[in-house]
Amino acid sequence: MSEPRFELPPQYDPHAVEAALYRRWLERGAFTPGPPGTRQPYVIVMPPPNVTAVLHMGQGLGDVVQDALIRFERMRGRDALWLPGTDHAGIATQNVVERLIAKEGKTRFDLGREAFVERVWEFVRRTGTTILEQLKVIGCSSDWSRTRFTFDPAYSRAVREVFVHLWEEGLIYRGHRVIHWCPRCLTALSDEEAEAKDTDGKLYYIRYPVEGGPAPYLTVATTRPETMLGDTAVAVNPKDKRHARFVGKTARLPIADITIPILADEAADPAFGTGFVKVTPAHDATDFGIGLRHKLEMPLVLTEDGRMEHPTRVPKSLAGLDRFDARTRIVDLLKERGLLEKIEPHRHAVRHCYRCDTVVEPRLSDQWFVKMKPLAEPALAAYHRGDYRIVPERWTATYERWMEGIRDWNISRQLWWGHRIPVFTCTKCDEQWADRDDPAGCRKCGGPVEQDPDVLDTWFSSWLWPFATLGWPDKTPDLARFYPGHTLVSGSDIIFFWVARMIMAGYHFMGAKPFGTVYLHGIVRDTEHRKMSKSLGNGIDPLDVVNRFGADALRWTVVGSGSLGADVILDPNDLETTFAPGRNFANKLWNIGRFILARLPERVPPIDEVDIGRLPLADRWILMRANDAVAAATAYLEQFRLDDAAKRCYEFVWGELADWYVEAVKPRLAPDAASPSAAAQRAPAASGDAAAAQAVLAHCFDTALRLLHPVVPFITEELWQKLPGRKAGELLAVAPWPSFKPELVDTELDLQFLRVKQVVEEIRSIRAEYKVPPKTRLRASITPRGRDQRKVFEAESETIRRLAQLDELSFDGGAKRVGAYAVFGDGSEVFVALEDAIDLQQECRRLSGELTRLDRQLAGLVGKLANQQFVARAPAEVVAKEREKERAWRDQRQALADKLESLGCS
RNA sequence: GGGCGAAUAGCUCAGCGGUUCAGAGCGCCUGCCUUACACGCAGGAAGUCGGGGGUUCGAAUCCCUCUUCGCCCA
Repeated sequence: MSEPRFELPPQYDPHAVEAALYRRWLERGAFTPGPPGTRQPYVIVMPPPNVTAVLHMGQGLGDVVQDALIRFERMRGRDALWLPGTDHAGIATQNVVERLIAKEGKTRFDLGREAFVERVWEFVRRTGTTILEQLKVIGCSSDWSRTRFTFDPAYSRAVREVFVHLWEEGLIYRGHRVIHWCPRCLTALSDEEAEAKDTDGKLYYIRYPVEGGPAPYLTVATTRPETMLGDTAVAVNPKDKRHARFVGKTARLPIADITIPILADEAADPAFGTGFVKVTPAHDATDFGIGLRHKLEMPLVLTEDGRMEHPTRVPKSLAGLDRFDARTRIVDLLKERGLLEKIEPHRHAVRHCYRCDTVVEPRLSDQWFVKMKPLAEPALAAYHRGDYRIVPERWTATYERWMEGIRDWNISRQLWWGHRIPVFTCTKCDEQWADRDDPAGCRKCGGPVEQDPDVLDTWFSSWLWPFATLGWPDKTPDLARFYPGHTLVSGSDIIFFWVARMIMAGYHFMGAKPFGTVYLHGIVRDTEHRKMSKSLGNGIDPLDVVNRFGADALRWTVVGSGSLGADVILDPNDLETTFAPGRNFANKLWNIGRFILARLPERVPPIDEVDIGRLPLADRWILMRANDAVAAATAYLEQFRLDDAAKRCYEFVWGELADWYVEAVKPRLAPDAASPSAAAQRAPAASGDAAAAQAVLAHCFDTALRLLHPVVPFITEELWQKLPGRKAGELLAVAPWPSFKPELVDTELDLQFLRVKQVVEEIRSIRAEYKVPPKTRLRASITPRGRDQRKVFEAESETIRRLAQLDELSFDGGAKRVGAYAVFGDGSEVFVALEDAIDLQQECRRLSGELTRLDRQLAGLVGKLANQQFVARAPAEVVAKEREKERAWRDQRQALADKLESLGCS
């Protein structure tokens, strides 16, 4: 070979290549499925991030997983579609824009609904695709031509269709009940959106005087004393004998100074507090039930934004006070009046708004609900018959239990940003209906109509994602082609919010599952195992990582640091160390490429044209390892075990190709060996000549790049483009996945090369032991055991000499000379001549240490084989294996003992 | 209170019935700038596999229990 085809810098620079490569993929339309054809589709719909969001690590993890899967299937020849998009995210987006206008000193009420919504649209138009652009930076191969937004006109039509459809089926109803209310967002929340957090609170024991009762007062216990102003009863459990005497009497509610009945109700938990339960029907879901059963009044004593207010029950001194200030004040008042018995620390679950973390206030109101049981049942039945599955399987129980105990879904939100609820009411005749189009007047009497002011829960649009994105309710070609999809990758934190609901929607509206497999990945946490979050300041900005180490380093690290479904722990305080694995690997890959590419001629014969049977052992071995890597990586990816796939590729590239084959093959690629005259003297591809080595190297590297591409797309594409024989316009991103060749499997071959490796390692170890200077070349000799051993060692004697730094390698055992010995498991020996460098005592120590270790092992094994139980009960093949092992170890032991004796060690 | 999961080298994690399976990466120690890579090469040290009990011929690997941590649901 004359001049290298090109020069590559010694360090991989991701910035130099990533953006250009991504542009190239886009220009070639590599991410867009081709025209409909015979290829089988493979579809992933991307969990749509919020329009206002910026990429964070958790999302990054999910998207990298999806990208790896979609790239894998694309290379396998599937018609791969990864459908991207964003979610209008009602509460979150409204909050963001409200904060923006707050800077101008305004509230949304100052602007008015229409102007405010237009303001949000303006914001979304300006920044709504930020996160999608960020996904491009990390290499996501989504089909951007199909990008969807849950508030697009077409998508909105689907949402409306679904609402009306459910309405017509009688599955939507107006519910009057206590729901979760966020006093900051000023909207109702679903059960899922009100997250329970264990909180250290207090339990206040309050005395309510009893009028004409068996005692002057009774004591109730509550965690929310301020709600007492809304009490309309005190309840005791009918089975509670302690308090039975009180039932039917009247208590005087302190502060509000009114009388309330004492009644018996099953819902009162006798074990809680004193067994007397204050009943606040408008501010507690359980109490609401009691209120219904006993036809109690249900006064609201809190405003929508959580301040005390009621014309008669809230005294002037408390009116307008925030609920928590009111709590303090009321406790003080009670203390003053001697009505506070005690305060106990109390750990209990407190619901918080999932968007703003404000403590949720239970509140009686009217909301629209969806009856979920009819939707859940078919979806669950389909699950039980294996129509779709969840991995990791351990989520099954959680999913099933939630589906079985499913509760109706509060879908109305008192927001302005969202799909307006298409329910119309005639102000004249009270006719009420849901409509696909905005009616001009009442459908019954023609009178004026009013539309419901509320909007729908955002999740009420995203649960349609797998089909609304494909054009539903129209029967579009995309819908026919890409529904049902295949894999849904999601964080386990939205299994109920989104995943379960999508499944229900799929069966209900499409009559088929939305996807075959749900893959729930873990959560990204810091080293203290805290979920990464903006408020904790423990997040890692994926783009920062990309800037510093490259997208591939980011991808490699998140894929490699967690197995299927496991949480990923990353250290936000030490990005250098955290992302070192990815960066190091990318650099290694780069340099292997640098070496190989510089030594490949313009044309390299494909491996099929090489007579593999006539290649040297090392060549055949590495081809076999490549083949094995193909099988392993393919199998792992099919099982979503991305980390294992990555690790096997890593081992192949670094531990096998670079550490052994490249090192072994260097002399054959040296300039003189590859010169035309030298090559001409040999038959092409017949033995250890350069051409064969080049073909093998090119093939192995090409294979490695293909296998690695799903995980590290940029660097693999960049290097692959430089391989000889590339045709213009070819892309690794759409290149075929390597195929496994069963006929190449040869375990004996693997063992043969393993022996070669072991000899080298043993000699290196001896060199280190005796502190032989690195440049010193030694003489060594091997005494092979077994049938083919000598042939094997001889065939690779050049490799052994080179990698063990020998200037002479013989096979006579180097008898009677002074040096160090090692004995292998099969009894083969290696001798390293050390002349005066040898320290006989040290050598005796070393070898007898070995002998002791072997003796210990052997003793255990002998004991095992002497155990009748073992021989009788263990499978015959296990016993046979152990016997064979015993024989080999005895050989090894004997050889060691002989050596010790010959050295005169006592 | 109910359910699920985790506990393996200093750190992050594999392994989940059969001793050359106690592993990897990062970190650490000792040499090396050996014709691609010091983001590297070579050689090392390092864990009674959370505690206890049990099943089994055999357990990090299965069962029970305790402890600690995390998550979900009430």
